[in-house]
Amino acid sequence: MAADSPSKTSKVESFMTSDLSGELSFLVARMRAIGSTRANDALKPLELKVRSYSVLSLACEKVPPTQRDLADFLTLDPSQIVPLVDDLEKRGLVTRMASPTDRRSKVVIATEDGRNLYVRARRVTAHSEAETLSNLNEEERTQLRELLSRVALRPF
Amino acid sequence: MAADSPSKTSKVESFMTSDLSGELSFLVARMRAIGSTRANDALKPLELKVRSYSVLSLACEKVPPTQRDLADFLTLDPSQIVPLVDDLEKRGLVTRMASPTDRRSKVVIATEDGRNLYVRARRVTAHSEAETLSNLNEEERTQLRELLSRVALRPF
DNA sequence: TATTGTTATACTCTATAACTATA
DNA sequence: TATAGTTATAGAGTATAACAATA
Repeated sequence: MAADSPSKTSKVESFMTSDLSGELSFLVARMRAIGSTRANDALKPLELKVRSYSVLSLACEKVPPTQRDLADFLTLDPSQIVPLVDDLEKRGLVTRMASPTDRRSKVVIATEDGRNLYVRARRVTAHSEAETLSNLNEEERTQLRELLSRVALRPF
Repeated sequence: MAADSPSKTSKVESFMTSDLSGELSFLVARMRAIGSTRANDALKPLELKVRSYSVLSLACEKVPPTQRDLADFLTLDPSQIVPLVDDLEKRGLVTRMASPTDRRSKVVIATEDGRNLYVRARRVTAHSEAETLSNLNEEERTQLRELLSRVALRPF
């Protein structure tokens, strides 16, 4: 994004009191532009993006997800999950295991290499997140995460 | 997005306690998927999207923006602003005015029609936002907006 | 020289429909 | 008949470079 390389501080302040600045969809869009650009940059050395990192993270859970679970939880179409898992699988970070109970489903589960990479990646995203939230103190960060969870983390 | 038509409530809950659920980039991505899908749907009868609505909104401000201002504030590339303003201008909702002080710049200013449409659109987005935030009480909504502003509304 | 708006281009992301194999 | 994964494809969104006009 060419718009934000050299910190265009100037006019942003002029519109901080605009009607738009109070609107959720705008704030979330801007927050996402800031946060996911930073997170993707930080993850680049590990050859991960927020998307693939999210898949890897869920594949590390005790009860690993099916591809359908991944699609639902990440609010992606099932067809978008395929190339994400393909990539991680080619790199030996996850494997597709046929579900014992339903042979249509494939459970995506992290390998040992995948788990090791995840540990490193998690440190990276934590650091990137801390930078994004640098204006907020610890209590405010918790509060923001809690409020976002209440809104975003529910079936829709 | 096919993933969210019939409310896949099932496994979302299973992963609500996952590591990922605590991560900002994931929460923001999910929040945006929910909120901007809903806002875009709500704006569709007015033939607006969150993007074009945002441009129209800023064009209604007392001190209207140049295209460069729009790019900076909306975190879009200047080349993405062009077709957005083109569309609104063709529909008679905004006009490009050459800046008196800098003839390179074009100020984007809403017409009377544009202002009237904006008033209607603002009601629509307010209602859509209320639906998105239905889990939160009034105090929590203010709190969330305030925290998001502190993070998102700053030059980067 | 640097910046604004613009065009062109390539790339990623998103959405839809259809197919297969299972249930 | 319905669902999980997959493939293909078209559309929207994003990023980059280059150009003309102006500063």
